[in-house]
Amino acid sequence: MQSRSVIIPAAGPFSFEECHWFLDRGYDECLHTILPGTVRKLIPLSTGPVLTDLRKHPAGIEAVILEGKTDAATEAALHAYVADWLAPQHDLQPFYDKLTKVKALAYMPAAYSGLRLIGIPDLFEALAWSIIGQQINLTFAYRLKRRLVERWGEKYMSGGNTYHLFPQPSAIATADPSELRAMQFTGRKTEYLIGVAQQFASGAVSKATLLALPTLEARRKALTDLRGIGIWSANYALMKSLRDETCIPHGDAGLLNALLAHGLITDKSDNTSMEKLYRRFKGWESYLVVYLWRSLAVKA
DNA sequence: GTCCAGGAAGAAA
DNA sequence: TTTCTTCATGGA
Repeated sequence: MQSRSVIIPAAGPFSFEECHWFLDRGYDECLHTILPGTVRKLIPLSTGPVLTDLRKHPAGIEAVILEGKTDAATEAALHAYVADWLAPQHDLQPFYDKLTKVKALAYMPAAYSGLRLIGIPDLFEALAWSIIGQQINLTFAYRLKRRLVERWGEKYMSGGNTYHLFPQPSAIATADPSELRAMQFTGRKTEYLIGVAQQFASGAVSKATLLALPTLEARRKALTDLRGIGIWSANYALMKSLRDETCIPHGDAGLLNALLAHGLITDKSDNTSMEKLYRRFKGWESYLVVYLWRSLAVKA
């Protein structure tokens, strides 16, 4: 049986290894599998899910379809998905030029060369993940996510392994709250998750309804109007799912720690210095956040 | 035992 | 409008 591969070309500095590293980081991720030089993921497409291996390619990324349809429409959808997820086509050189001009950050273009903003194409997943991750450590957050996914996400078997998709809003909307509580979701996380799922399941909110709004501010408000979605989560979702590169999850614990570690702020309420820094990265604010988050981890 | 984690909502000041 | 308080649990 022949496998089909799709090449997603990169523009400017791009490193598959950096993306691979970010997608690993040692956490118990349940929506993709890390193999040497490869990221394997069951990818939801409009034409049906495809189990795909992503690898480095001289031109950018090679996506090999292991299972699922291989018609032209599927290949086009896969190309679009990977472009939306890892953005290899997005040239970062203008951002690197800005980094170079800030002494404390000038090392970053070389140290993290080619790292892209790794997105979460599914808006519901991005919001659910932000709710799960509120005020708990990431290790525990990944454990909660796995329980949610394994209980309510669609399953596909292949080669003796089980692969999951993130649950549909309709599945969470009708979930029994006590079941979530038993999985160690707090009462509030349970309420928030089911409430947001209901909004998506009814069609009141979706990526499309958000994109149809005229301004960024209107999108931010539509998100914060959801119970459980505050300003941090709204900006996180805009950045990770809609790929709005001007959004900053203000107050983020990791972000503040990184700013402190680089001597860019004097304390966690030094808003003056923060605003000054963000102004220098106009249009690339989200990338600044991504690279500061990257700096929190020691490269293996 | 202590402190904090990729926060949010509601109450109080 | 800004600043507590509560929620709720695991990891270091």
